[in-house]
Amino acid sequence: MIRMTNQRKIILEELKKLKSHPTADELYSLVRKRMPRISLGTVYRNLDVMNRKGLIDRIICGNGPHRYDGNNRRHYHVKCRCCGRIADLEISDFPFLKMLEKVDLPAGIRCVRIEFEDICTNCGGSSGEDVLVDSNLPKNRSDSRIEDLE
Amino acid sequence: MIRMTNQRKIILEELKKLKSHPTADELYSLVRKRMPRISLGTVYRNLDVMNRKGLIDRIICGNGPHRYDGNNRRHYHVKCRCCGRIADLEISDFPFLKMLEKVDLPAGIRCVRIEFEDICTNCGGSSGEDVLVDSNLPKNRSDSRIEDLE
DNA sequence: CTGCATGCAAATCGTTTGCAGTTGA
DNA sequence: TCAACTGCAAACGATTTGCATGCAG
Repeated sequence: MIRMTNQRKIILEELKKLKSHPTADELYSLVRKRMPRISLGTVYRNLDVMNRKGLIDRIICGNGPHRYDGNNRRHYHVKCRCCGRIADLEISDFPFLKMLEKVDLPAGIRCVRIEFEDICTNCGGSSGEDVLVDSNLPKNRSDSRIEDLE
Repeated sequence: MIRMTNQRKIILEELKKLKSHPTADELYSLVRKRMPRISLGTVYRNLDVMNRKGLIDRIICGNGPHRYDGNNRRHYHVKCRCCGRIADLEISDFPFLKMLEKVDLPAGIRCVRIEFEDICTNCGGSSGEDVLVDSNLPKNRSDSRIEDLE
């Protein structure tokens, strides 16, 4: 059904090799080591096809480039607010998550997109503070930007 | 503290006039009617500043351009999966939302970003079906794309 | 007066697309 | 065989930026 070209195979292999969630461009760099003449366009096209076929998953980041995940197991992600990098969510049994499994959404909403955020150690996150729920318009709570103005 | 230039004032006024959630470009068109020589760059710069200052809110859409909201009242949004347009969430007392008010996030997560989705009537949504929770990696549930391949 | 804000245009970034040649089922 | 795929390069849409000038405090 899905035609396994050499480039597609290599892209998939490289992605599955990783525990991280690379951008198209990061993956491009990796793949080029094994297949120097591959084009970035081909990487984008293949990531798109494989995402639609369900072989991999595109993670749509708030801003910044999309990221990709070759892991088939159902799991959640935590995104670094600062650098946009994504890690698998290790904790998996806190109340909020349990609740998600049995959400009852009213008519007029067909999906809730959930994105957990933190600041990774690389970016200087202390972790565990400033806990908040941000629904894209949380007045009187902190904004999703880290840097302060002036 | 925040310098109220003419362009800033007009941008803010036009945004607050709306019940919808325009993109920078849509707002630019509106503002230009009152101030024809304003530049798109100025609109972007001012939206950014006012967002950081908390005068307005930037709504980061999955993909597609950012949208802006001049409404100060705390509220939630529903995004159309198809056209990306955003509406205020009218229903406000279903269990999921109540739960959000008192979420207890474990250390290592400082924010949950919530984005409700539907397909607007304009785009042909029937509404109320296909209810799902999509955490950016929902295996065996429908993908966020509408169109099918081939 | 002074520094932040502006208009303008060019630049950037991530991603998509047109095209002519290639390849895997 | 032949549609699907490729490399390449140009196009794209959204946003940002450099610069010389303008204006609010």
